[in-house]
Amino acid sequence: MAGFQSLPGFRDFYPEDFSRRQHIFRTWRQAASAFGFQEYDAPVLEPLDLYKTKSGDEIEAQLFSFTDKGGREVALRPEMTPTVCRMVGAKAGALKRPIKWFSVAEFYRYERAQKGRLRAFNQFNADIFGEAGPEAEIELIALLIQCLAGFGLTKDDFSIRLSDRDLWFFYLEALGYNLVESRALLTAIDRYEKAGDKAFDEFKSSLSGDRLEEFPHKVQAITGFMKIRTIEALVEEIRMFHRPNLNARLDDWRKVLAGVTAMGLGDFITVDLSVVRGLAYYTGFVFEAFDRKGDLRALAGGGRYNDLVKKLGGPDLPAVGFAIGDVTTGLLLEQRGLTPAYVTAPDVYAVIGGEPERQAAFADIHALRAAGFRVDYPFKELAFGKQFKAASESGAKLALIYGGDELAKGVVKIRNLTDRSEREVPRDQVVASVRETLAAR
RNA sequence: GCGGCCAUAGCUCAGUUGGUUAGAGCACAAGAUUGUGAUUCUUGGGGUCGCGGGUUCGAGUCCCGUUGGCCGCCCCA
Repeated sequence: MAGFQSLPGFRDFYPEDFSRRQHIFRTWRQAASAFGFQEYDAPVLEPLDLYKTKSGDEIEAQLFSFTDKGGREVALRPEMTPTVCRMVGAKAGALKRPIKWFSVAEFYRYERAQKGRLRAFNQFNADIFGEAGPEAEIELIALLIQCLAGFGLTKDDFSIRLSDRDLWFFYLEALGYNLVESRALLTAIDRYEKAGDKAFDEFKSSLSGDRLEEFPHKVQAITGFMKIRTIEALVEEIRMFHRPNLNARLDDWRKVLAGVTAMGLGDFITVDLSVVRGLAYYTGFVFEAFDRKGDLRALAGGGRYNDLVKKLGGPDLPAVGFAIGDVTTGLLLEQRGLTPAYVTAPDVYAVIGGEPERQAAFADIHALRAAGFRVDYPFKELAFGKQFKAASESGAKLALIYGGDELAKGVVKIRNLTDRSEREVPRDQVVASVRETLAAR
């Protein structure tokens, strides 16, 4: 069709698409509610500086940003974290700890659309503020697992890769690197999965003399660290260094793994230090949810960001959070055949003889609707045969038949569309009879 | 921001070396059938062949541009 199209990377949600999206949202909300998280929402449009402060000036290239009519530099929200930090920071003194909040919202990023990545997408965000200990990680990782398991996905479908930026910094420090070097190395580590050994080339080119000579050894240690997949191997590796900060991190690792395992979710967790997450504001544990079999990008990601609330002008408040998107989740559900069938069936379909009967039918139709039943009927006068066909196709369980014969007797015929049985009930008992008939099924 | 592939009905697609009025299946609607749902049959609506330009006697078909989609790269909060 000629005319207007939706903008690139934006989606129309036709009823069937909408119902799929609702299924995803509903599952997330159910999980969050079971975990005692409270739902909030916030403006779609925010001051541009909110994002620049958090992520740096370069972020603007990937934002839907513009100057509003009042001359304000604004941006459509690309994520929830700065907003929720602002909200929590503003009222931190009055909020009962731990603060467990979640939201389901739409976000906008000015990027080229790709598989699993659009310009407008929805995310579930969950965050815990005010808890510095690994108890917050346990709670959030368990919630993340439930946000996926709630669809029927199992440990064979996805896993949570757990890593730790602090552990990396302490480890790189133990290898003799300062903070600036460690940051550069983490960037290389982030790329390693895709680029292989070449990921370290840039860092290597900044070295000379002894430091260059010893670098292959260090790379070996670093890539070895990335390949660790069990807590035992991690303990073994770290023991050699005898450093208190490394050992302290290990205590937290044990607590997280023990907690998640005690919840029966141990099989979902993989130790995987190759996960470091792109942006640098994470301060401790980081984790991502991955499709186990497939080629999909990360399903969800999160971690601890203890400095961000303060950086955005709030109090010093520790925080952990994660986000999970609807696009990749939807693709995964599709691949696994876990998309629910689209059903719009009413409970009752009214079959109406003609105009005189229609008035009587309307009275009952509305009484049934007001009583909470889903009721449909044809707008136009149709042959009975057509109406029964329509009733059947609608998926209704019952047909109510308003014919001249029935009304003359003061009754309505209830036809069970499944077993094709029929019975007549008095007009004044229609609601009760429908309730009883539906309950009997 | 860079590169590759693609675009014909609501959907899936066919359309010959460029040649008359662009087709099929599915879906949708009506009828056969004025008190009971299947199947079947008949019929119908729906297309500026994504858009714009060019080549040609003639373009869905060839060329250029553009928009959109898909897939990589960059990035991924």
